[in-house]
Amino acid sequence: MAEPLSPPALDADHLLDHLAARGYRMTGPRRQIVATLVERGSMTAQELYDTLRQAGSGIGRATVFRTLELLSQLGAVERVHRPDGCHSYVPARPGHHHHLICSDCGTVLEFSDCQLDGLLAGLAERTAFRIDGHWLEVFGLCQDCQTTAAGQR
Amino acid sequence: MAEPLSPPALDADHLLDHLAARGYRMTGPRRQIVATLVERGSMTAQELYDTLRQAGSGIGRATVFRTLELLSQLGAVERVHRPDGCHSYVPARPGHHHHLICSDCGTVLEFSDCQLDGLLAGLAERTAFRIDGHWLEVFGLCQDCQTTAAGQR
DNA sequence: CTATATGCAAATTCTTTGCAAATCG
DNA sequence: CGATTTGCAAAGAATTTGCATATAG
Repeated sequence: MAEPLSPPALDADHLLDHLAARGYRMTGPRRQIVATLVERGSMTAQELYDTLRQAGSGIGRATVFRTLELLSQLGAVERVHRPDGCHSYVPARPGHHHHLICSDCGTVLEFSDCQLDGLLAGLAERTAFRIDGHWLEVFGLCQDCQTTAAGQR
Repeated sequence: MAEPLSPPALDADHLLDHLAARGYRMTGPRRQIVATLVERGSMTAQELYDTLRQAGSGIGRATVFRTLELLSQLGAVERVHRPDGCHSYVPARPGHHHHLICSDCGTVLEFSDCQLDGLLAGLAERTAFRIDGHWLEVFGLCQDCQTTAAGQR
């Protein structure tokens, strides 16, 4: 029943391929954004901006937002939503999948066997909705953060 | 397999009971917000503000946000997220459930049989995460909006 | 009465836009 | 070179905060 779990990122180069594949340019800021995102696993636009600036990059806020939007459209990254309402971005793998997110450190794992087909078919039948998509995110604490949290008390 | 589907709202009075139950005051603005939300099914904070102002209410923006936050904490309303990133609020029923949302008109239906227990248990085992919660939203077009959309073309 | 709740206006935070300058191919 | 991309600064949303006033209980 279980499919293999994998860290969401392949590598930065693989994500950057999406740009070349559609004729977009390979620029310094885009490399920086992708590299940082792959390294961290998941970040908000603001975190990305702050991190890069602190690392000495001269990147602008607008570029961060524009690049994240472009990469989302290309399917290279995905937006995930936290219950508190903040939007993070994670490197994307191809195909249908969902995220298991550590509420503490932001680590993201992907899984693809959401087992919802039966449920969705039943819903469609009962409600007469035409179901176009769904959105599943699972929250918890990763092993490291469980240990850390325990140690803090 | 299918449990009954229900419109998310009971009635305004029932939702307002959450306030009394915890010692909060029953005020005009709170009544207006709850009544409007029950009537419409789902609205953003801004839509709520605009609607009430147009209806002649002297309510302030801050009150709308503060009230929605309070009602969320009390479990009287819930925040739902749209794929476009906007936050709406819906009257809440007790217990575990998820939402089926019409992407067009915003109609919200609830369902409670998410059938994810097996999946979550498997994930916990494979990942060593301590799983605390999950979040499932289903998007589609309700019957009315399917008809309307078809008619427009 | 008195603590709670409100409305307003200003302050924040988050995101987008306009545009001249920089840069990838 | 020439079109795309960038950084900046300013504009716009969305949301929060401070505080004097209004009001539920």
